[in-house]
Amino acid sequence: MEKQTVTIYDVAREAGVSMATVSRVVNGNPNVKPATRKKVLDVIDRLDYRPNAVARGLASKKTTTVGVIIPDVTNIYFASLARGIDDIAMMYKYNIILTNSDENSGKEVQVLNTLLAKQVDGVIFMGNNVSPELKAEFDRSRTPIVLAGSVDPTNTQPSVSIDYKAAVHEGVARMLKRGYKRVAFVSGPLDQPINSEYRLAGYKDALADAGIDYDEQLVFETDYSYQAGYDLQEALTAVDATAAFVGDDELAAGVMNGMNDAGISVPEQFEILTSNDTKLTEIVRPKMSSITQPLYDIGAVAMRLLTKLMNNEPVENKNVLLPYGFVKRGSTNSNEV
Amino acid sequence: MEKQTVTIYDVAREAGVSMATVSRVVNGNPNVKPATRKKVLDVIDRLDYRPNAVARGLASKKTTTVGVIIPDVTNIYFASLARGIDDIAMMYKYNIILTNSDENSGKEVQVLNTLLAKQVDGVIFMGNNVSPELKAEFDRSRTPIVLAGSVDPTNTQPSVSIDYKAAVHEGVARMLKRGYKRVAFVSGPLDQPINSEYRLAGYKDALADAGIDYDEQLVFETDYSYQAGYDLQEALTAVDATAAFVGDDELAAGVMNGMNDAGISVPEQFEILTSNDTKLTEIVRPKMSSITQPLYDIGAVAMRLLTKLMNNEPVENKNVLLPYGFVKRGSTNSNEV
DNA sequence: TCTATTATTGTAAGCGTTTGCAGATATTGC
DNA sequence: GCAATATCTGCAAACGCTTACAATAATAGA
Repeated sequence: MEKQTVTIYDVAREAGVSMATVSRVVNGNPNVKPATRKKVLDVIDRLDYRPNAVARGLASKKTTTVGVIIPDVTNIYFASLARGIDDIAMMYKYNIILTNSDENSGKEVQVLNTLLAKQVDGVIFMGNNVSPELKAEFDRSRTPIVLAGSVDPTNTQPSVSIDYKAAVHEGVARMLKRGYKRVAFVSGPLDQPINSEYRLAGYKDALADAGIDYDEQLVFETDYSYQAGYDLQEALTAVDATAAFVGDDELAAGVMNGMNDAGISVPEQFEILTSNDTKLTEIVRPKMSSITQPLYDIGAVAMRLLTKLMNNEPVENKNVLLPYGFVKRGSTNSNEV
Repeated sequence: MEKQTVTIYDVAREAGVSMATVSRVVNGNPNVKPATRKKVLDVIDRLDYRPNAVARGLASKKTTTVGVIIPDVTNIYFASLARGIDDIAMMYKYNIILTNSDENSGKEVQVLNTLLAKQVDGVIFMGNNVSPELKAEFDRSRTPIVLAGSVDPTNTQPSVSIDYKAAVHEGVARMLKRGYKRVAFVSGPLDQPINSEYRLAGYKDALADAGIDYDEQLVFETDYSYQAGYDLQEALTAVDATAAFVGDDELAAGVMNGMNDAGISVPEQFEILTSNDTKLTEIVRPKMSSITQPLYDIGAVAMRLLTKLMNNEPVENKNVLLPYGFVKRGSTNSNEV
């Protein structure tokens, strides 16, 4: 007794109208006489009719779903962006197909293709490295794709992020101004442009401004995990670093705890400035000073931008930079400013 | 010059076969002569043909996508489950439509309906409270729905979780055994069965076992936020609580930091046992002792269970309970065990 | 009252695949 | 060399809905 699914045809028959009319009322088309509309609505209600979105997608060539490629949902930074994305998506009646990529280029390409095969109306990509193959896929796709919290050095893809280079530049400059000479730069993989071409570049700029020579020994390249940061303590003290700019909060929490556990107290003996201002910065002790960035908004704005692109609305600026700032918390000393 | 999408028909024409044959090779149907298969494959490659999943979904009545309802991706506990879900889903060639519900019953019902309208092949629900309305939707749906890390007291819905009641019972018993008389119970909303019918019940059982009277003053009902926990300090000390079992890690971190910041040091003057063993427990200082539960696996097993349900495979046990355990870390004193 | 308009509604052709059935080929056994 | 089987292929009908375009009904103007 498999309950038969009720189709638009059933509704039409019951209501004594054509399916075109039913379709119209379902889609809020105004060209329907109020009386007719009510009649149809009643039948829909009675039959508990639910339009089949797949059929609708086939016929209209719109699925009202967008794909979201995320490195790892478990990473609070990306999860925060994802939340912004989903909220706005919902607001515009879109759903999100979420897939983890682990920043694996092959997987990213593959996932993008299945997303496109599913006819998503658009996609939002989060990831710190747009590989050439991926870039190629982006280019040949007619589906709008926007980057969120990520950068593509070629600046050819719509994106929403902050000015990473300037932010790091300013953040490091502040530490330098406070007298720290040995400020380490610890980040994720340097083959990711966001780390090499933006953050590291900003770091170098700050150094240059302060007239300090760039010392490669102070640059630490690791993965984004807490443990990786934690394990950095020895190496950090070995090169006499007395402060560090860290490219990720979880990573930063790791180096902070690693230092503290080794008896090098933060911030007294070692300052730390982290990058993402996730809630982790508040939970950890001492709390971490950080570059601030509107995480939720990056996602939200990216999604909003995507809606415009999907509707072929004109977009003034395809590469939006949201404002960043700084919060001074416990992992940094309170000298001037 | 809108690039025309290439359809199965184009491939058929080019390859000089019928679309049925193309369909067969695309779907790996073995009834195709190798030579024909190769010919088709070549054309597919040359034309860069990508099957339209929507059309496929309409025709086959399968979308290979499952819906996932999550309270909030930003919550590390649920995000961890989600990761397990997505990995297994991907392994079985499914995609995930992820939507945040904020544990809002109305939103949950609404979201479930749009998911079903999109013809997902199954759904995984995370949330601590299955409202009657939602339950009703579950019941009338022919689409399999499994609960992950969540419980439905009626035990009528397939689910994967741990035995919350037993875990809390044991955890609190351990604290009691160490001599704590005033163990507080702090959790999220008590109108959520997981808190009232499971955790609180376990707490009461432990009390009973130890011959200690249940004191309602020791029960704290809040929301799951860090801040809520942080703000609990005064109330907690007001009732002379000397330890607490907390139902959520972020909440627990809040309680711990609140106490510590108020000069009540954990664990010397106040013990804390938390529930979810997320990475937060390791990042915080002191680290938090916790009930351990296989977060990733709960999601993974739930998804695996769902695949079976979607394929009408027989399932021995529709309500799987995964094992839990305990880790002693810094927020708890190291007395016997 | 009659015609020109405008508001409603119906017709039917897709949308791109899957699939049951039937026809066409190729194999195998004698 | 021929019938009986086993393999391959092609046909064409769905799948459930959207949407030009055509048809019909309602309303307005003269």
